[in-house]
Amino acid sequence: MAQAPRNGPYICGIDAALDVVSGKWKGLVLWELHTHGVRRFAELRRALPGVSEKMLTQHLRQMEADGLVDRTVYAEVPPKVEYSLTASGAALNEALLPLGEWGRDRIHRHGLDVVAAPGTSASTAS
Amino acid sequence: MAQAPRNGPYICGIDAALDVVSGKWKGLVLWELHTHGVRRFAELRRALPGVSEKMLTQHLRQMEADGLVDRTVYAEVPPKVEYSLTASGAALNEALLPLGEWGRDRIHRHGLDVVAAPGTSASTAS
DNA sequence: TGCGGTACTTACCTTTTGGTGAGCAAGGAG
DNA sequence: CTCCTTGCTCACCAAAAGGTAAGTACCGCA
Repeated sequence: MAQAPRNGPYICGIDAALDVVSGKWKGLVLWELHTHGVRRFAELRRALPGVSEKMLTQHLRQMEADGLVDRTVYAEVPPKVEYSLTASGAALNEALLPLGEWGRDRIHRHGLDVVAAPGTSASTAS
Repeated sequence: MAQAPRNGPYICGIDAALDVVSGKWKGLVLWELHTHGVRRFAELRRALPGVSEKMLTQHLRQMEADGLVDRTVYAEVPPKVEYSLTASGAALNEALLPLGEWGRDRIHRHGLDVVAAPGTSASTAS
């Protein structure tokens, strides 16, 4: 994938934002990084139930290209890579909060199932 | 009408909300319905540049099943169907506003292309 | 008579997305 | 010596999403 200019022309801001968060795990990665500040690759993998390494890398790379996350590589003997949110990523997370509330509301109203990730806040309901 | 339980268990509210707005045109449909109140099928189609009838119907049906839009059929000689937002759909739209702002901001910052729908404000016409 | 508009459905195809499992390089545990 | 760990990459597949074109039934317009 090319670095910055990801997708075609957008119709509106929602369009552009949705493009950037679309992906099975991106919202979760954003949330993990938001709640924990800095996370290593394997920590992220363990935090997302069922994610494959390929997808996690792929999403992380896209988010890096989109300027949402910072990636820091330590040239150590066991590889160590740390991910954290950029200002833009943090702002995106803020912008996602109302959406998260709407979703939580919806889950309650419709009695939908919720799966909690091990290591994250077990009670998403509040 | 309980054709609701679309996707598997959610991990958080963002997940549930993203599931409901994921789809190439759903955000736009939401926006059209929000700004115009009531729209007919063909009006929606003309408002979304490049949408196919199949996708529009499909998205509209899903959104109906998800309780986001109301669908009113008039048994008239030329078929007439009107779509409008439900309370839930309107609330979702409200929740999407910050995201839209973030996206608009991003478009400006990165100098991305914007395509205007005929009927909306146009600036970069071809 | 023939076309265009209304709101779809259906069949078929391509593109995109996501998943599986392997391998790599280097070290530590058993 | 072999397995497990870290953070990936690569090849291959399956499923989902989306697009194209046609058909349906009926009407008004020229």
